[in-house]
Amino acid sequence: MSWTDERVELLKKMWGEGQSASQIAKELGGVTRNAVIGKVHRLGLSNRATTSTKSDSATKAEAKPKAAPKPKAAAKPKADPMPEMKTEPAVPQRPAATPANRKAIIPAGQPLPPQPSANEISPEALAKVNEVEKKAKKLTLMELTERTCKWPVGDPATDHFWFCGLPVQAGKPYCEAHVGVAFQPMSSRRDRRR
DNA sequence: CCCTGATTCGC
DNA sequence: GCGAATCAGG
Repeated sequence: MSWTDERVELLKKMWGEGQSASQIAKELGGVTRNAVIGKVHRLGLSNRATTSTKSDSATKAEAKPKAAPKPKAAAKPKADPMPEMKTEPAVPQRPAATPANRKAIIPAGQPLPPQPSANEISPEALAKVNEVEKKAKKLTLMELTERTCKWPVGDPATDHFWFCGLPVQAGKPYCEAHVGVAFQPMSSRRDRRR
């Protein structure tokens, strides 16, 4: 496949929308994410980092004696303690039983942990969660790994309980759908009219 | 291990 | 110009 105007246009559009290179590649078809990234760079899009305040001069053009093939074991002089600001524009929300599950609980056990607020989560996000729970792998606690969604479903005191278990993404503890309900944008937290 | 983008360099 | 291989990170 070649980079026709149409394909480039779609590339620009999707990249502008924040789509990942792999998503764009999948959409375009016939190209890999590497191809997409390479094209993005050639087009001059891309960088949204590296102190964009500067316009010219040495950005990172340091001496790079990398003419020779790289031995697998290379020294890594880690000398760049950049203070990392972590401004998460979302308020963590502890997992709560979904309405569908609410009826099944209240077994004969200890009082359940307070459900802070049976929240007003985006209806869409909730719907997505309900969908995804059907496809959940229903893992037990012991089956959870670093890359399985740890969202609990049901009530631990009943047999109706499992962990989502779907693949997590990017270091988060949950799958995409559950991240959606766990981290709500601040904007959607405001008063629900009255 | 999954994913992300960034860079290099032979083609 | 292209993109696989590689690098670097979450």
